[in-house]
Formats: sequence, structure tokens, C-alpha cells
Amino acid sequence: MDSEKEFLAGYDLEKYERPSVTADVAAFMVSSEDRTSYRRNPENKLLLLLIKRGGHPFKGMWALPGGFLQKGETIEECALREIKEETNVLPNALKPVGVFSEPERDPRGWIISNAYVSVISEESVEQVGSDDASDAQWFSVSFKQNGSGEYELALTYGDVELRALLTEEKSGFGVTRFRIRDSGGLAFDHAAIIAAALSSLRTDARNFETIFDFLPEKFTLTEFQKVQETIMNVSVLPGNFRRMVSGYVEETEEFVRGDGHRPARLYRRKQ
Amino acid sequence: MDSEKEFLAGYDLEKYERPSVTADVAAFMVSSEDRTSYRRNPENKLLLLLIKRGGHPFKGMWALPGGFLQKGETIEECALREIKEETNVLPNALKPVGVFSEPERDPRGWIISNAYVSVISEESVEQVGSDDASDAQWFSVSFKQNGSGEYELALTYGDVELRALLTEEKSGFGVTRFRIRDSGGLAFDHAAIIAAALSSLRTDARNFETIFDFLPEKFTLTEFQKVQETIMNVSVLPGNFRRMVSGYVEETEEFVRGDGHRPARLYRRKQ
DNA sequence: CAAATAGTGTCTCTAAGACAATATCAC
DNA sequence: GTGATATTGTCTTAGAGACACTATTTG
Repeated sequence: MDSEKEFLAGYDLEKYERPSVTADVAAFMVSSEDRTSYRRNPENKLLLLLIKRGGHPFKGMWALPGGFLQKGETIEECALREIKEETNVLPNALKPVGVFSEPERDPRGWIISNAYVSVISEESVEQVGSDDASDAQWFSVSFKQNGSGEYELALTYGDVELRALLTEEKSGFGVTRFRIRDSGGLAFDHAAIIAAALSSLRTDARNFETIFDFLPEKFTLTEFQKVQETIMNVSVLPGNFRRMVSGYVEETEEFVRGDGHRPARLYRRKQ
Repeated sequence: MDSEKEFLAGYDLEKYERPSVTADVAAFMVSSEDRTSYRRNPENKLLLLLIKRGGHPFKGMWALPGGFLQKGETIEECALREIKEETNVLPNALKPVGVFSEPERDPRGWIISNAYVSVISEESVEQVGSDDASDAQWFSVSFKQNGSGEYELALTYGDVELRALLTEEKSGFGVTRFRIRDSGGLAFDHAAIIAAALSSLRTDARNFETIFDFLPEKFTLTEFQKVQETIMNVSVLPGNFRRMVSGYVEETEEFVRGDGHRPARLYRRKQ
């Protein structure tokens, strides 16, 4: 009877071909714009963090931060390490959105990507600034279905405008995949990863608990509402929104003053 | 200026260490039991497909069907190929549940697993039988939270009883991971994979569209209801259930007779 | 007829949508 | 005071849960 120990001693994984494995992160943030009038509240924008590729392949094109899995770390750890290295930003939360494993997806060879969505709170970005990471930028995001049922993903940063075109493929189980019709200048299959990430993020944003990851510790209910509306691209009447979140937040005794209108109470997450 | 072509010609992925990649599938089925009285409807059971490991490591223990990713296939294709090879069962739908990449999870070395949930309709199992796959068996599933907040996963097939104990870890974003306290005789970290798969399945089963993957083309509304109740481990009043699904199904002109009570109309999925 | 499921109708309660009304501040 | 947002309250409606009642079959 051969023991398990003996078996393992003679076992060699290297006999078989193996893929390289990467983690890519679609990191989103909601930022407040400049206000259009001294007493009007600021508008919000949904932003996505991209880096400009410095080397081949897809040199000079924009891509999601990410990189190769190293021995001794989990894929989540790899995702966090890479986004920190490449953009100096550290996410609050990571959520898997899928594995992209089409054999031809990377011109360098057999490379599969584990994609994650993540969320950055505005405060943590102020802290880090953009020192050594001048090739990392926040792009403003628009993701809509057009008349003919295709999805248009538009990412803009200053003069740079990336416009990708995708179609949706539903496979059983409510699983949807996006197929790239036009990558719009994004590297690899990252347009499809971003579409999947956005779609997952919008679903999650129904859950108020997810929104807290985008908010500072104390926030007004209007800020809360604007963040959800920005992510989900919908709008709710303020009175109804307050009622719906009332079970998830608790009052503080602080107020935000000086905005040319009634001061707003600051709330915090309950528990 | 070096061209992308030149770069790729000189590029060698093999310089870096790479993990082996597997796909594992938690395949569920809902089966009807023998009826306890000639006129009573059968009870339903949730079943999970496991295979008895014929080789090291974990020889003789039970595990999820799965295997190594091969060059030229996607991970979904790998999952379908492996479950077909090992159990001769072909799933209707596949849904990713997560990637398991803890460095120590497999004693053979650096192996990461992509886990999928899938659903088998009872009819497709009758067809295949269990010819060459006598080491593949359907285990009846129980997954409950006990008094102290831990999860108990019990899998039984005849005399074989596997009882795993797990704790739940919530990380931001509504992502939950299960940590194994006692693997209950399951190979690798498969107890945690099964817990994640069940938890994902139960969430999805709120959506009636998911349930259709468990059903034959024509079904009674009671069958429909029993399948959902079996998966989700809840119960609904029949009248209310009929109202809720009325938008998802359409009548046929056929009835099921001979059961010692009023015949039930067969329905089919709408569209 | 008895046992069992199939199927319909109705009452209630809750949560969401619409909208009106009041409160409070900066200029 | 004016313009803007903050905050509260009310009316309505859609949907889920509870439950009662009728219909239909087989032994």
C-alpha cells in the first residue's frame, strides 16, 4: 500500500502545461464636481481608475490596473498588491466579477484573468495624491444601452475619450457575459471586464450596505442618495429615499452649515 | 522604436512561476422521493454530485468533480468537460461562485480552483444512468446554521455521512467566505466550496428564472413550488405561490391524472 | 364518503412612489 | 425676502402573507 506521503513526493505539477494567472481590478469612485452656483449642491460623477500602459503589448493604451499572481499569495492579495503598486490607491472592498479565460485574450500567450470590482472612498484618494503614478488617471464613466440593444461604454479623462461597444450574452442562471464589438482603444479584453464590473456594481448598489463603502464615516443623507443614484443611474424622490435608508443609518449631532440653504444633519452607519 | 511584434517574439511567460488551475463543479439536482401514501405527493430532496477519489491525495475520500484546465479551453469548457468525463452528467447551466487560491489548499502544490455551481434537471439524469461512473454518487444535502452561528453541512448517501462545520466571514461588499472548522471527510477545501455554492444557489433561487433549469419542459405548479422550496429551505402558501409565478408561466392543455386527487394542469415557461 | 391536492378569491399589512407642506440657512 | 436644500407627513398603489372556500379525483 503506497502512502499519500510517497505519492506526493513523486508528484510533479510541472509535467503539465499551466497558464499564467493575473488579477485585474476595476476600481470605482464617486466624486463631487464643482458646484454650479454658490448655493446649489455639487453634482456627482462615477469614476474608474485606468493606467496608461508603458510597455508592450498595447503600449500607450489604457488598461485596468492588475498583474501576475505570485507564489504564496491569494488572488485577492495579488489584486490589492497590484493596484497599490500601480496606482497607489487602496480599495475598501473587493468583489469578484468573473474569470476571463478565452485562450486568445492576451497576445503574450496563455494568460487568464481574475477580475474584481472595487470601491474607493473619496477621502482615501485625497490622501494619496498622484505622485509617482502620473500614468494612472480617473476616467469618468458612462455605460448605456443604445437603441439597437448594444451597450456603449464611454470613458473620458480630459481630451482622452475611449468609446467601446459591447453586446450582452445571457447564458442560463442569470449569468451575463459581454462580447466586445469595438474595444474603443482599451487594452486586452478590458472593455468586457469593465462592462461586467459595472453591471455587477449596479446590481450590488441596490443594497445600501454596499453604498457605505463609497462614503466617509459621516455623511448627509443627500450625499448618500447622490452616490447611489450616480452608481445606478436612476433617481428617487428625496423623501422616499430618506424613508428607505432610515433603518440603516443613525443620527449624529453634527450638521453641515454654510451652503446657502438649510443645514443637513450628518449621519453614520448603524452598528 | 521596438515594435510590438518584436516584443512578443522575445517574450517568455515561462520565466515566471505559474500555478496550476482547476475547475470544480458543485452540481445540484432536486429529486422526488417515493410517496408515503398512494394519494400523497412525493417529497423532494436536494442532491449534490460527489465522486470518490480513486488516487492520491485524499484517496477514498469524497470530492467535487473537477480537474485541470487544458490549453485551448476556457474554464467553463474545462468545468463541463470534467464533470462529463467523471460523472457522465451534463449540466444545464454553470455559474461561477468564486476562486479558491489559498497557497496551502492543495497538498500537491500551487493549485488554484475556479468553482462553479450548476444545475441538473432530473430527466437528464435518468437518461445517463450510472454505468462506468460507479464512484460518482448523489448525496442528499442539508445546510443549516446552528445555535452558535456556525454552519453545518451534512451530506448523506446510504451509510456514508459527511458532516462539515464552517464559519462565515463577511468581507465588505456582501461577499461571504466560509472557513472550514471541520471538513467532515471531504477532500481539499471542498466543504468551503460547497458552502459557497449552496449559499449562491439559494440567493439565485429567489429568481424564478433560475428554477426553470431544474424543471422539465412541462411541469405542474406544485412541482415548481416544491423545487424552489427544496433549494431555498423555506415554504410559501400554495395560493400565494401561484400568484407570484403567474407572470412567468403559461398554461398547456395537458393534465396529470391518476394521483388520487384533483388533476394538476401542466404549465410551461413563458416565451 | 374520505383524503388529498388543485385552484380561486379576499382581507390585511407593508413598502414604495408621488407629492404637498414646512423648516432653515446664506446671500 | 429669495433661492435652494433639508425634513416631515400623507395619499395611493402594488405586492406579499394569511386564510377561507370551492373543485376534482381515487380508493
